[in-house]
Amino acid sequence: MNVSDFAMFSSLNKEEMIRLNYDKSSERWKKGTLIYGEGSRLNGFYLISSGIVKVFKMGINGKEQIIRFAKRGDIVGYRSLISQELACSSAKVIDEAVLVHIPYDTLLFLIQNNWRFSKHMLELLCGELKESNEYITNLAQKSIRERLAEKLLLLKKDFELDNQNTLQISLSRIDLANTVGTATESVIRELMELKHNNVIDLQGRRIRILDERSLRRVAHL
Amino acid sequence: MNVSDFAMFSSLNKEEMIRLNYDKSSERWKKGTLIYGEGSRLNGFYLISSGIVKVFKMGINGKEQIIRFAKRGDIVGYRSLISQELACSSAKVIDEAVLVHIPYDTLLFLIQNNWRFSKHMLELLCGELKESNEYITNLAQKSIRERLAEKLLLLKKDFELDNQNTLQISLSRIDLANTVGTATESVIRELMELKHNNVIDLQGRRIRILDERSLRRVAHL
DNA sequence: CGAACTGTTGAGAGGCTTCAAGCCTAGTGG
DNA sequence: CCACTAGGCTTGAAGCCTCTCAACAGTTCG
Repeated sequence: MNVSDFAMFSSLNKEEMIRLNYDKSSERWKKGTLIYGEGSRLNGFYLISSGIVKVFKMGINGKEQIIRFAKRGDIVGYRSLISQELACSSAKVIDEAVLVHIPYDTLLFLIQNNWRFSKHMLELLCGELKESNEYITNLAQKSIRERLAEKLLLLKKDFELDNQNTLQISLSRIDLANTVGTATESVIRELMELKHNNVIDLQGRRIRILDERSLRRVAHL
Repeated sequence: MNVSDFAMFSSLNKEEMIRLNYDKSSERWKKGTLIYGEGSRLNGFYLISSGIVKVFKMGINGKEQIIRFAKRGDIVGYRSLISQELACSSAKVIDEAVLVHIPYDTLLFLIQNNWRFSKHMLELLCGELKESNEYITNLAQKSIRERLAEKLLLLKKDFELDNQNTLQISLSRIDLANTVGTATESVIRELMELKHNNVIDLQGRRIRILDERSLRRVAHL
């Protein structure tokens, strides 16, 4: 596991890279494992080397609201770390993952010594904030169907399709519902609707995108 | 107008402060003026010295989704500036304001030369991201009534009450609806409901909070 | 193999939006 | 200075979207 492969560390010089490699630690995590929970104190953040992680918040009646899915190259747990407060979200492995743990002191060291790294972090946060704000607008103004269609397109962008146009992320209906922000039953009904209109095809958790143009139209994009 | 009053510049040394003071420019903005619009290119960000600014995105049918209200000490326009992309939100004055414009080059200079400033910016972004994520959970899971109650409490935290418990921000019903993420009529009905239950009192746009405990209960906090 | 969880479908209820109509307020122009 | 207009505010009614509850089939895993 060599961290120099990752874009977020591309600005580090040799010395910084040596320190990072010394401080970090990699570990394999099984599907379903909680990486950290709301209210816990983190002593570092996690870089995802492989696998998929969901970041979510607990809402009413223990219903999860999924904030984002993180994949290779993404980091999780850095928000509360930088703020030096307790985690206000949880992270769970949904696809067997290898995570690189990077201690707080190392993060601080990099921020203090390498402005390019800081700028990278700033840009990363700005990107996340942009997506969050867009999602707020969608939640407030779009119907379930529109949101689902848009989310499928976003998942396509982030996780891509295989050669049969199948989304390369496997989500339970429950997780999909908690991403779109609706009830499981509603997401199922809308998926069926899209299937009957030949926009997508379903085989269990495999979602094939048959007609991206239609999907885009449904999403109002 | 002396920028050294503001927390976000507390880490600057004398030399940096001189440069900042040289580069910046203050201006008075009338109520209703658009500071920047979605899709525009910014060449700096704005620090709010006085007044109130709303940051919003255009959604379906030109319906605004208000992301946040910014007041003295807050900054707007920095997200797209740091990302060096076109603005993906708009900002409009809703209470006569004095804004300090700080050019991109100055921002970059500070990021490159003062890690404490960068850290400040990182923490600021983390705070905004946290609020955005909490709002996503609320939008997805709470009713209009709950969201309205919570928003009133948040407005109280940010803009405080006068000695008669009146919220020190004057919002149109439309803006309030676009903040909560609902129709104007709905927000009016819920406000009336709260008034009839003696939780709040209304006199035009003035909102008096009579029973914060009840409000907190309604908001499920 | 059973338990626990996920997925699916139907029915009913209710929260919220939309439309419509009227009132009120503030700002404008004659 | 006042009528006028545009936009904000309010209320009612109708109807749809979405949630919840319930029941059951399918699946996974110890």
